Amino acid sequence: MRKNQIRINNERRILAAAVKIFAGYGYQGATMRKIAEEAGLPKANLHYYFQTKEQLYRQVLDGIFKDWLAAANTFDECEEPVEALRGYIETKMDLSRKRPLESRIWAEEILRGAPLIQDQLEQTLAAWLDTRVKRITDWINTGTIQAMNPRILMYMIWAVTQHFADFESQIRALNQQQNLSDEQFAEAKTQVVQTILKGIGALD
Amino acid sequence: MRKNQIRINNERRILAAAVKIFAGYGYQGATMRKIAEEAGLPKANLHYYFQTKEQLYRQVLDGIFKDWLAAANTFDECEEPVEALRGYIETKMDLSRKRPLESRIWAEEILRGAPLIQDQLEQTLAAWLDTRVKRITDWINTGTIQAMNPRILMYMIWAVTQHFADFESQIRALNQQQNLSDEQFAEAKTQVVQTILKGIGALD
DNA sequence: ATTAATCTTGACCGTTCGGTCAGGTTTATT
DNA sequence: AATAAACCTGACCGAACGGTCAAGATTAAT
Repeated sequence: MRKNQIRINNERRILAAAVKIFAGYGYQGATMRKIAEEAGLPKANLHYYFQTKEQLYRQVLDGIFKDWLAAANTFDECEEPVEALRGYIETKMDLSRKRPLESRIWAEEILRGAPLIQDQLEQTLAAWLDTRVKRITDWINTGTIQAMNPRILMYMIWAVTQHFADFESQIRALNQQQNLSDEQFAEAKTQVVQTILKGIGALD
Repeated sequence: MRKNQIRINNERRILAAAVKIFAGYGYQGATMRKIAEEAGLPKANLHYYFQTKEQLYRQVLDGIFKDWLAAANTFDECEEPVEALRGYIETKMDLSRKRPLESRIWAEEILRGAPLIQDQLEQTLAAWLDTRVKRITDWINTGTIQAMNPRILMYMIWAVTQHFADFESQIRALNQQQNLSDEQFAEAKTQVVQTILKGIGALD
């Protein structure tokens, strides 16, 4: 029972507009009027496809959460700790570069106390993290990498990689009002990977 | 020409309430009604001391910015790179622990594109950063620490230290719905310091 | 004691918000 | 061709927003 093409197209348009507006203004600052304008549709039409602003916002968050988890593929596919962590950090950095709006929406939701995604954090994300923590613990126990608290390592990776999306406007202000160029971002990516891997004793 | 005691007291009460409400709801989500209620004053009284919501918000941001810069004292007072960086990271971690609300207000402002503090970022913070970058560059040139991009190092330090305040609700959800205990936070602080210092080749 | 300055506040205002709805139009089904 | 289902939208609604104001109460200055 596939959806009509009209519905598919309009839902996609509205969601794309919603990402832009929610990222630019926050949940409270975003208005259905602005989203409608961005999508090029009358406001009442948004309410035909998404009953309420909150439901529209929830669907945006769901999409972000899926990308978030999918970024772990590299981590899971590699046997070696160095390659697994390097791949994961690089994937998260690339995600920050390519989809900064989504990262900012996620950050704002967490900042506000995660009122709408607390369940997902406590269930899905907690289980996701437990699995990766076990892998890292195995590496530690076999002496492949040095002892540490794997959770704190993951927090550090999240913090640093997402910072380049979430604090983009601050970085821009400190970089002659220019966004990081591709070369600058590549340098940042390399240094982040090197610092963290070396920091946990996985290099040299 | 010192201000009347009544004015001093009420401005302080209102600012303290504003910090709580702005941190909990964001700029748009915060309302003068909520702030007034938190302060235990009628709404009209807020407008007597602070003409507009934006002016109140600006004063809150100013206070945060000053704390932000003051945290660098340790960095400036130490000659040795290891002690300077360790002191700065620890001070920033302590600030995240003791004043998470302020950190979140700052983060939300940056997230929204820093509409009200762009000047301060481009002027004061940029100059502040330049000074510290020069010190780090000196250390690199004298071979005290390894070569790297000092700006990216500072971004990493900011990202990781502020993450513990800004993403507190996520960390709580991943820690059996409990905020980090003092012991857990102390462990995080140690690991953050160790990872970064070792990561830039300043340890071992 | 009188005046001036400061402080306090309930009631009110225009605007914008998320959301609704009736009635028309287009698309799919038979 | 006829009917049903899906889609579209201008006009409207109650609620909540930031902000104003006049009139009274309190404090400071003389």
